[in-house]
Formats: sequence, structure tokens, C-alpha cells
Amino acid sequence: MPARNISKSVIKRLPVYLRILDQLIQRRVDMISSKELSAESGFTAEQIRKDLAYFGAFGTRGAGYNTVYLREKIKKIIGLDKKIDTIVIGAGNLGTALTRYNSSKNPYVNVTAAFDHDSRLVGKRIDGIEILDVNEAPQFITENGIKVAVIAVPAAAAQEAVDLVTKHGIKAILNFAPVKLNVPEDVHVHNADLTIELQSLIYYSSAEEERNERLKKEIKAKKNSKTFLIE
Amino acid sequence: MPARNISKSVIKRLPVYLRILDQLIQRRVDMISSKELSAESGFTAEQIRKDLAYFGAFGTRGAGYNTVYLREKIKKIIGLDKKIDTIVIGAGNLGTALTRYNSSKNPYVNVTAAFDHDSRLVGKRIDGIEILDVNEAPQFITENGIKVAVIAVPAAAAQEAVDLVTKHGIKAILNFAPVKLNVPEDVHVHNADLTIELQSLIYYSSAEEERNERLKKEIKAKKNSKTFLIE
DNA sequence: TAGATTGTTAATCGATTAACAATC
DNA sequence: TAGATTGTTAATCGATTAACAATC
Repeated sequence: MPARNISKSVIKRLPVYLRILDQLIQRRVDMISSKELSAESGFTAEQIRKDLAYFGAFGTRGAGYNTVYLREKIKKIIGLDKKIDTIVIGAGNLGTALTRYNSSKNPYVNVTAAFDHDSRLVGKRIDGIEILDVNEAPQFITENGIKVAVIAVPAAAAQEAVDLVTKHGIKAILNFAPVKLNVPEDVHVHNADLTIELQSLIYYSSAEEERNERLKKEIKAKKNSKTFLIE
Repeated sequence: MPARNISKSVIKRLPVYLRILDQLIQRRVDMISSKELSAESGFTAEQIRKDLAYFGAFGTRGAGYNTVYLREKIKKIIGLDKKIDTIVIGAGNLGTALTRYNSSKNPYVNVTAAFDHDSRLVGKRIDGIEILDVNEAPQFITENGIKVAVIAVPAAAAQEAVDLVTKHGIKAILNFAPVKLNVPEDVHVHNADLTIELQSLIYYSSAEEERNERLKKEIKAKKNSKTFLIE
């Protein structure tokens, strides 16, 4: 696997392939073509073949890809060949939902603990996962070699939480707080700002009709002016 | 605003600018340069100026952008000049968290109702927002002219839920279910698959050290071979 | 006027699409 | 062998970056 400077867009598609392969294997499908993967994922067959080819030749010409084999390969590429231990910082509504969601729906991830500074939450459990005091996070991270953290604290508390955990070994952060986080160079941040997702979607729902109206008018205007010229 | 075929990447950045402007206005800052916006957002100043220029000339050369004026313009562009009514389908952990989160943290969105088919949930409230039976969704959507829905049901139930709501006027969907949704042409879907976000992040946390190791070795190998050639 | 910063055009970079030879 | 589908190279498309004239 000569993985070198693979683009973010490619990496974001790999887990989609993984999820589809999981489903196929469960349905006992053992071969799949890029064309069929395209139908399941919404990405083009060419793109899928190209994505996979960055990492090696995993298919069989004329036949397609073996689902089990390809899944193992993709797992290795992403780094999911063993379950990844994570922590969730913030045990409010969102943190609780994320803890539950990942421990039940994400087969490749282990949520080892949640953290909060609210003493009313500390000591409780979320589906069996302990809520610890944020101050215990450094020790917990070090002792358990945690590299990945989910940030689900309010915007105002996010930077402080991130400083704390990056100082003790966290290298990758999934950030749900609506702020730009400053992190050391070797730490990766993915922002998953839910309000932004919803707001940018609204552009397409509300603005579209009006945009279409405008466009139609413009086209009409153009046509008219042309007609005018011809006449 | 001659908004025509603006790319998705541009549209995704607009809500970020909006959020920053909100914060600036709250701090009573009334002018901001693209350079300063860059520091707050992480995008380059050139990109910010270009993004805004697609829609008009909102700044003052030599001075920057007036925060209040720019905010109004961006709100209009996205379609957030009036609060947008939305519904959340699925009142489980994630649906509940999303309902709460958007009604408390998203100043431009109104969550009007949540829906579930679990009779134990129907009739209850999430921070004052009613949970209705999914079967009531069509009537509710029509009567209230709802255009935007958040899907937070299990993967297996998602397509059915989406069919139901698109049939009655929903034009934009924020989908948290890990499936590819089939929708009519004029309906927009944004996928916010939380497991995928986390998994693609892991590529950077776990694979990186090994990748760097490999890279170092390769560079070393190259150097050696060069030295060899020279000698 | 001098300094600063926008708005816009041109150049570069990167990602996607198309095409097809390789090969099962 | 014939048909199918991969893996790879070339062409296109789109987005970002750089540069700078316009102008407050």
C-alpha cells in the first residue's frame, strides 16, 4: 500500500465503501463490480476504481471485487483493522447521543469513556460507559493510549478542552463545537458543525425557487432581446 | 445578487462567515477585513473575498466589510432572512439531541415538531417541542408549509420516512441515517453520517505514523541510491 | 496624498471524467 | 475464445491561489 498524499476526498469515501461492503457481506454477496458499488454509494464507477487503485489492485478483471477481501484491505488502509478506542468530551445531550450512537452503530470504534465537568453527571453511565470528570482525562488518555477524541462541549469550553487533551496524546479530533480550534500541527481536526450543515442546506431549499425564477426571467429577457435584434 | 451555479464549496462556507459575523456583532465590532475573517475562519482572505464577490460587492476598499451589512447580505443569500421552519423525523437519542441542539443553538432555524412511530414517545415533548406520530407528518408538513426535514431514524426506516415526507412537500433533507437515500430530482439531500466522519478521521490518526515511517524510509532509500550513483 | 484593502482577472493546482488497453 | 470489468493514462473540468488594478 504505497499510500502517499492521498486526497481528503478519497479518504472520505473509503468509509462509505466499507459500510456498503459490511451490508453486502451480511447479505452473503461475495463479488461486487464497481458499477454495482456505484449504484449503492452514489459515486461513479470510475471514481471508485480510481480511489481503490491508489492503494493497490484489489479486483479481478472481468469479475469485480471480492467483498470480504476488499473489506479487509479498506479496513487496513483506514486503520480500522483493530477497534479504535475513543473518548467523548462533553456528556450533555449531544455528547450522550454521540456516545450511544457510536457504541451501538459504529462497529469499528470503541467509546471507552465520556467526560464532563458537571459533578451531577460524573459517576453516571451512558449505556454502561462511565462519565468521568474532565480533570481525569489526561491520566485516562495516557494510561489507555487514546488517540481519538470527540468534542461535544459548548463552543465557549471547546478550546480549553482541546488544549487539555492534545497535551496528553490526542492526535485526532471530531469537533462538534461551532468554533475554529487551534491545535498543534500534528493533530487533525474534522469539523462536524451541525448548524452549518443545516444552514447550507437551506440555501438549496429556499433560495432555489427564487433563483430559478430569476434564471427563467433572464433567459426570457435574452430571448426577447434576440428576437428584437432579429426583427 | 446574480447567484448562478455557485459551487457547493462556496455555499458551505457562507454559514461559517455568518456565525463569525454573529460573534463579531455581539462583540460590537463593526468593520472586519478579509484578513481578519481569515484568521477567525481558517479560510484564506483571497477565498473569502472571492466567495463574497460571487454575490456582489459588499465591502469598502481600504476599509473592509461592515459586519452588520455583510451579515444581512449573507442571510439573504442563504435564505435565512426569516427563521426557517424544520421538522425532525426520529425522536430517539440522536433525534432528541438534534431537536434540542437546533432549537437552542441555531438562531436561524425553528424546530416546529419531532416525529416518531413509537407510541411511547408520541405525545411527549422535547424542550417544549411536541413529538407527533409519523403518520401525522404529511398533514403537518402541508399545513405549515415545511420545506426542510432532519432525518434521524435508523438506517432501515430512513427510505420509507423520506418517501413519506418528500411526497408532501419536503425539498431539503439533512440525513443522519447511514444509507444512500433515493429522492425526487428537486429534493436536496445532505448526508451527515457521523460514523463516517469519525472513521475517515482515524485514517489520519492511526495510519499517519506508519505512513511517515514509510516515507522516511523511501526518502532514505532514494538518497542512498543517489549517493551510490555519484560514487 | 499615502496606505490599506477590496474586487477581479489570470495562473496554478487538484480532482473528476472519459477512454481504453490489459486481462480474468 | 468472447464478454466483462479492472487498472491506468490522458483530457477535462472546477476550485484555489496569486497578482494587481481599482478605489476608499
